[in-house]
Amino acid sequence: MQFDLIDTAEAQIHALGGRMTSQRRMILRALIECADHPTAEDIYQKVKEKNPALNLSTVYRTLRWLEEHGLVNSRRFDDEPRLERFDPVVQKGEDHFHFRCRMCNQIIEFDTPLVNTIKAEFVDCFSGYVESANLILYGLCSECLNNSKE
Amino acid sequence: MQFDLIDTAEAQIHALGGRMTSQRRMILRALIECADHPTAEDIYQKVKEKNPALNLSTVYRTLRWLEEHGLVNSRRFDDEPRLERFDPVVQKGEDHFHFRCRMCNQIIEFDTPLVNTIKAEFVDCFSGYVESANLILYGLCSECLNNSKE
DNA sequence: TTGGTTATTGCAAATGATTTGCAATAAGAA
DNA sequence: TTCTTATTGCAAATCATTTGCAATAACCAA
Repeated sequence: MQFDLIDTAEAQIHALGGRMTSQRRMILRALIECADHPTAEDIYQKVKEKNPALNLSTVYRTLRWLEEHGLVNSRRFDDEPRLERFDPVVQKGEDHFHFRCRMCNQIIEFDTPLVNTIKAEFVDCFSGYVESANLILYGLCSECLNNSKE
Repeated sequence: MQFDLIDTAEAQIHALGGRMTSQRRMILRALIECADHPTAEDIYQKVKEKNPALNLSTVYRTLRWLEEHGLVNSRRFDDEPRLERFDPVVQKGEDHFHFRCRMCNQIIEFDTPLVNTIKAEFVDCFSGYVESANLILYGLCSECLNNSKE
């Protein structure tokens, strides 16, 4: 099943004039298998277990290329602003937003139509044109909230 | 009028166990005079014109201290993720959100109650507790949109 | 007003995620 | 298979931000 995604990605990469390499395949697979918005370093470590020859800068370059070509998204969170986290576009829907638990650092994805309402509201007030929105909520997830109640 | 704000800040700093120094005064004044979310470097340059002895790390330490003590807010924008921008809390309301024009890089502040609705929505779905929200819209401001229509 | 305590400063060096130059390698078209 | 050139590995560079340390200056108490 992941293999379908990899095949799809390969087709997309070719369509974009890129080449599918063993490194790219491994990086994509790791990215897709990682449930939770891995960093470049996370992916590097994961792939390295099986293939120690991989270089970290290859991971960075690959992720950047995939991002520039729309196959991957990236985010940063306010509690680790220098760290980029990645997200395959393939398997996820379009716009989704994020909640980050400040205790366990878990990231929860959610969706809401209200952001579109806010975009429209903004255009009503200021004119202009809104291309994208980045919304992140910070707080405690339900488990951490319960744990902290003891 | 800015002087009132500086006096207020001085009182707050003392209340927090800090000391008001000439550097802090200058940094605060520059921050308040800068309309538009300056970076540490912006503030450094501005203060340096009058007082060349100031050191950049003092600017960073001061801004960080002020932020940790709630007198200053900071943000990063997706188009310059490594650069921290600062915002005096004193003169601005509580929660406000931001729009950033991807052409002229202008930052527009706005407010909307809908973010609270989204917070509530999130809690309904996932339980947990939402402490804060960071919403940034990206696009073209009205001027840049008009300019690009020619 | 004067000390004495200690928060704050300036300076230089460290950090750390990410990027880049370059020569070597390998993917894919012919 | 061969040729072109996109991609890799490696090491070094970036660059905003932080940190250690000795010197300085705010502020509290006498």
